[in-house]
This record gives sequence, C-alpha cells and structure tokens, in this order.
Amino acid sequence: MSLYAQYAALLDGALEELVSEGALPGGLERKHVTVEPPRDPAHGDLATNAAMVLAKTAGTNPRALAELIKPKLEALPPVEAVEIAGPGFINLRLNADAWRDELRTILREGEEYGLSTIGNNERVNVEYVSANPTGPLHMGHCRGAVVGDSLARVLEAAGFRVTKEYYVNDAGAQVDTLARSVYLRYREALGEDIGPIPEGMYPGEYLKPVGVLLAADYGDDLLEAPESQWLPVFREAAIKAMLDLIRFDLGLLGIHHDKFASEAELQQSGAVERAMQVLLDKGLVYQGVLERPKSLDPDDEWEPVELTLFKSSQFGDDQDRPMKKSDGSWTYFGSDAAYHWEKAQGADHLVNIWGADHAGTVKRVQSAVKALTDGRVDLDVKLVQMVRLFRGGEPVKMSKRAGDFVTLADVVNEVGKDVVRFMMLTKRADTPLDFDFAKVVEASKDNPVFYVQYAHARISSLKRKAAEAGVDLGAKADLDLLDDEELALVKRAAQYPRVVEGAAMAHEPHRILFFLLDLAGEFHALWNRGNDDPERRFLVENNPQLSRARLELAFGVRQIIKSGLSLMGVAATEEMR
RNA sequence: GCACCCGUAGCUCAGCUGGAUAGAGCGUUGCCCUCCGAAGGCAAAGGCCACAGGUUCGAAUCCUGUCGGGUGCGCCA
Repeated sequence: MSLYAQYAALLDGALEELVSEGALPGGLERKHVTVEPPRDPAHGDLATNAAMVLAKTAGTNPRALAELIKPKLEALPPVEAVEIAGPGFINLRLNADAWRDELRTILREGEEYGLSTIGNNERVNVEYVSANPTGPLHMGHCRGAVVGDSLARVLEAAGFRVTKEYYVNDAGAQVDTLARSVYLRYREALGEDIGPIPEGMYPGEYLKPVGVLLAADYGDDLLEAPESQWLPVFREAAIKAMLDLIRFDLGLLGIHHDKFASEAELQQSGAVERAMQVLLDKGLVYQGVLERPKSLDPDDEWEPVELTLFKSSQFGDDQDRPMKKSDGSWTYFGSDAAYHWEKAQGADHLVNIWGADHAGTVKRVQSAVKALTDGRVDLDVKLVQMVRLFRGGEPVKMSKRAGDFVTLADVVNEVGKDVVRFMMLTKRADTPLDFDFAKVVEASKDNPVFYVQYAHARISSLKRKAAEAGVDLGAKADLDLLDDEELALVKRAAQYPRVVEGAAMAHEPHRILFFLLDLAGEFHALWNRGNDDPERRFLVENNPQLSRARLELAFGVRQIIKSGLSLMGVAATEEMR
C-alpha cells in the first residue's frame, strides 16, 4: 500500500470516529476525498480536500469541518504538524522518521516497491501492433508496439491480469495480394525472369525467401496450376512467413504477445454469425441504405445499395455501420465487432492501441462492445500519433518507391532497443513525436535517455567505489544522519507508487518516464552539490558512517529508477560508455 | 458537411482524471566551473493556459459555442 493510500485509510478512520462521536452525519459520499502530495512542498507532505468535499453535505463550512478533523490527524504518531489552509485544505507534515521509514521500505521491498493492487485482479486485454501480415514492421508500427507493451507492464504492476494480444488481419483482400506477390517470387525462384514487380503487388525483397521456400517444397508443380489451386497454399505460407518476421522484429524490442488472434479463423469458427445473432436479438441490426458519403465530390458516382447495418448511432456513432457487404460477405467492421466480443468474453476491460489514422472507427467498435456486452466491458482506444524521423535535424527521406521504408529492425539495430523504447514514451501517445537518430544517442543532459541512465550509472559507480572509500556495505546504516535536503529526495521517490497507479488507470505509460526524469533531475542536483563541497558528496572522506547512510539513499533512488525503467521495458545501465 | 485529436513560456512538451502562487527542458541573459564525482553548475527573465459563456467552495482540466491546426470519413483494411 502506498504511503498516500495508507493516509487515505487513516483519514477514513478519523472520519468514522467523528461519525460515531456524532460530530458528523453518517453516510457521507467520500468518493471524491483524496490524499495527495501538494504541488507546493511548502504546503507540507500530504494534503487532503476532505473538508471541502464533505462540508456541504455535512451541513457545515469547510474550515469548521477541517477544525474537527485536525485533532484526529494530529494524534497520528508520524504526523508532525497539521495546518488548515486556503479554502479548507488540510495539510499534513510528516516527521523525518516517517521518511526514513519510507526509505527502508523502498530498500526492503526492492522491485516489489510500487506494485499495487488497485487493479483488483480484473482482467485487461491489451491489443497492440496488429499490423497487417504483409511485411516487416516499420517505424509506423514501432510506437504503438512500445506504448502497448509498456502499458501492459504497467497494468500488471498495478494488479491487473493482462492478456497481450495481436489481431492478425489475414482474411481480407490484401493477403490475397500478398499471395500473388509471393507467387511471382516463386516463379522467380524457379529461374524465371519476372521483371519489375507490377503496380499493386508487394515489391519487397523480403518475399524472395518465401518464394524460394515454396519452390523447394513444390518444385514446378504449381507453375501451371490455376490460381484457385495455388492461392490458398501461397497465402497460408506467406502469412506464416510474415508473422515469423513480425515476431522476430517484436522480439528485437523485447515484445512477446500472449495471443495472436486470426481474423480468418474467427470467421470460420462462426463467431461472426453468433455476434450478429446477438445483435439481431437486441433489435440492433437491420437492412438499410447508407447515405451518400460526404467526402465524395459532387460528380463522383454513387449508388445506394441495401446492406446489413448495425445501429451504432444509438451508441454515439454518427451513422450506422455495415456489417455485411451487398454480396453477403462480412465487412471488416463485422468481424471486428465479433472479435471484440470474443475478447470481451475473457476480460473486464479492453484496451486497443491504434494508429491515429483509425480515429474514425473508434466509436463504432465501442458501440459494438457496449451493445454486445450490455455495458459490462469497456473499451478504451489509445490513438498513437506518428513518429517523424530525423538525422541530425534533417528529415529522413523516404523514397516514394513502394516498399522502401525505414524498418523497425533497422532503427533498433542502429541505436539499440532501450533507446528506441525510451524515446517512444517521451511524449503523450496522441502527440506527434520527433525521433532524431543523432540526438537520441548523444551523451548530454539534453538527451532524456542519457539523463536517466546516467543517474542510475552514477549510483552504480558508488556501489563499486564504496569499498575503496572504506565503507562496509554490510554494515547497518544509520539513517538519522540524513538531513532534510536528502530526505527531500526520498519524498520524491516515494511518489513512485502513485505514479504507477495513475499511469495504469489512465492507460498512460509515459507518466512513468516523466516521473523518472524528475527523480533523476533531483538526484543529479544533489550529486552536484558535492562538486562545490566535498562534505556533500555521497562518499565522504573519512566518514564511513555518513557515507553508508547516504549510500542507502542513493540505492533507494537507484531501485526506483530501475523499477520504472523496467515498466518501460528498458534495461538500466551500470556504467556509461 | 460530419466525427475524432489538439491549442499551455520564443521553441518542444508535462500538468498526477476538479485543487492552493500553472511546471520542466531547449533557447535568451547573468555569474561560476572546466576538478574523470567527466560527458557542466547555479540563478534570472519569460504566461489573459486560443477566445467567450456556463457548472461550483475552486476550472488549464468538466459542459456549450466560436476561432485556429491536425487526422479521418464509401460495401477499403
């Protein structure tokens, strides 16, 4: 339980006492009562809005209510002072021992510090990447991959049961195109000169090995066969090869999904019909005609056709959406609705990480989930904006020639997994991100990756140097030797559990990174004090006791940095190179 | 035309789901250091949170409208 949660519980107890003493009416709505660190440290260590939130329904005014609560909080041993401020805030100041205890807790719990049960063991399905299985992953997929994977880690840390899922779009027209492209490579592998790859086909070199493999397996048996005969064979082989490629790329980033769900299998299993039946039973599906799309030019042709439509407009979408095409086959949305229903069977919450270009389809899928689960399951869609690539300030040019893009593997191979993952979280997901190959590997404080890693490495160097400074790491540390300035760093570190919970509940893994930047910044500032004054160094000459205590502080900070980085899927470095 | 996202310091961005005097980095300015505890340090200036209403003890945050930017809108995937 985080420090703030502990005090929230203590406050709750205090309010209960006031109720039983008759000073407060029972049954007050306490949902909006919070205990949090005030923004301004001058206001103390903890602040609660309880008096302001409860005053109205309690039939009193905030400051009067605060006066009632104050003595109850003053009676708590670690509380040094209670102040009533502003419109009715109650500010608590904890004594130094409370923070020394918190440091001991950090060191004792190690990587468990910051884990939370706020998720209540509820099941969350996080679907991310889900790139079409038609080629290797490129930078467009990278950010969503990192955001999704980090979010999954954060949710697990917050006490959710997480399934990491990848939806394979292996049922549409594009996988037939893929199969035909592979067929060309197959003929090429058999010695034929296939010339340039025709427009509309996948031209990538990565399909060559698939052709070679198929040539080895089938020889020239399929060369003269009709398309209906080879297409399914080639499609299956190509999709398998592409998924292997994609899994390999994801592996470079340390990403491993629990489940790859196939759209084709979903359709074959009859799940789409079942979902459709559920919607029919609810009266949410009908035969109808869509309006002419507004995006069309006036002179474009448009013929109204009767389709099977889902009443998504009843759930906030701006129009109803087709589930079946006029030829009777499923639309992408049709099977997507069924897919989300399947996911919802085994989950309490659904999260999708999508590229921002899919923004227009969010409402309809949310509508489907709402309709199919009667609101039991919620779907949050995180839209991820694009990554613009630069090299030394110049945009990386990508030739228009199809198939020429910067692959995820290229980037990871150049700058490393940890740098890529870290940089992908340096902004909120829905803000465009610039990625400069030169800047992200720069060893300066302007580079956030370096800045955080450097803090960790500095502390690791302390550990190595402790012995030669005459400090026995096995000796018990006397934390009473830490002063207020040093304990301020503990206060910062102690916010980590809150940050994890906030990131989990808001589905915003970038919050971990921003917290680490703050923490690293405060650590560096304290470290720099030692440059002016040797007495302020972590390892103080001829003072092993003081050094020992300060090392405990540093190790606490190091633990938090390491834990936070691990939630981002980034390894902490022991020394800078 | 509609939907979604966004508008916070000169620039790039945070802002803990409604809290107190709105923060950080870069850039600018001034001082200090250049000691491998290296890959700089300290400090200052800089804001009508796009605008106008509303909700309430309290709004950058929620609601409505306006302006401005981005993205997307066919039975495609």
